[in-house]
Amino acid sequence: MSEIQHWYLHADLDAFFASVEQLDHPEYKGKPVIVGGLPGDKRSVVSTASYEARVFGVHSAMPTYQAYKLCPQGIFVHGRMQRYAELSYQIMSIFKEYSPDVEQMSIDEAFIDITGTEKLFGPPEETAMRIKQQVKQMTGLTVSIGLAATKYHAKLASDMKKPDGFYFIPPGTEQAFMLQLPLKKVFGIGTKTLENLNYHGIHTTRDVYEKSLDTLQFLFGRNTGQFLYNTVRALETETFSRESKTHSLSAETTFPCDVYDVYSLETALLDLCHGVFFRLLRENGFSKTVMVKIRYEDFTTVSIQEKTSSNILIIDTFYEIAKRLLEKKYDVKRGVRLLGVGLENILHEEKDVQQELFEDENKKKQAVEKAILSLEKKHPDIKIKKARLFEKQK
DNA sequence: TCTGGGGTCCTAGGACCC
DNA sequence: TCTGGGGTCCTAGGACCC
Repeated sequence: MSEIQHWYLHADLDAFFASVEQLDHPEYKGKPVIVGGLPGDKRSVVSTASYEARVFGVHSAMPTYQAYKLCPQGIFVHGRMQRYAELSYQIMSIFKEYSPDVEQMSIDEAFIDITGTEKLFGPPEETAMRIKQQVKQMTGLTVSIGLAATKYHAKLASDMKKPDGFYFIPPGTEQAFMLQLPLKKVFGIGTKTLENLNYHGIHTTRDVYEKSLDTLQFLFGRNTGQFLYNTVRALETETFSRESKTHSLSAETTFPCDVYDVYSLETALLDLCHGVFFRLLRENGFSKTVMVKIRYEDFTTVSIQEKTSSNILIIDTFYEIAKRLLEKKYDVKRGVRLLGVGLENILHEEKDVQQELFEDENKKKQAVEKAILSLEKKHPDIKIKKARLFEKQK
């Protein structure tokens, strides 16, 4: 009655967006490529920097102007999400040749459960190498792979030898691995928790290990304390085993300059509502909860949400609620830097039986919106929007 | 010339009920 | 003449991730 040995791969594409640009523009090869905003773009940040750009200290989430200061000779380009999605799909398909259980985590990474595939593909290490090779051969891109007996450790392993790396954490050595890992590399410890740990004199995973569960929970809260206690001991952290109960859709925009007038905010809000609502229709989702988010000039961020009694079926309703929430929350004296809107607690079946109560008028609008959606599907280049959104364009 | 956009999960505090 | 103690639901804010 031996337990079966689980094997997980975590595959992570190297500097994905920047690598795709180098692939599609051979003249960029070997050069610092910075995907995100262009140097002139106000309030933009770096999405991905190629390894050649990272040498200069450029990294993701860095303001573009700062990246430009560090690396003025860099090749700055806007992202081309469609192209990245296309390649991502191709690569995920390769992964699926090696396992029926591929869990895509984002556009550029996935877990591949290769438990029990030895008879088909050989030892796990060989499978990993074969996948790397096939991705390289079929797309020209490199992928770093981590191999371990749990998803959590496979995830940490894939980060060890980037780019084009492979790293294996043998079963039974997980705790030793954790105890040599720098604190800031621990998945789940971000800037704030790291600061907080340092503040309490904890600078290594070994330091965490030496604290009792009680102490950790007292200092960092029940949950974070338990997580810290478990993670350095390589105990189950459940980081990737929870399946999410709810789903949400949102859109937000940062204005080039702070906005002070309500009319401009409402126009932006309508545009955002439009985008979110059609994404909801596209996935046949239903939601009753509207959220509005405001970031003021000083970066303080507030949000407000409201749950309605029935599903939001047309954009007008969505926008009216969002507008009301904006009015309720918005402090008119302050400049607005960012405005966002979202639909939360999305379900994919109609649970609300009271549906039929909505009137003919709404049925018509709903039909129009579905028609627009199908039109947009056929002709992705045309965008049909409310007249107001065109007002300021000429 | 500070700090994107799209997500998920956790938590503290208040409302409300027994 | 001084106010317990659960439980649950909701909201807003925050941490973290890619």
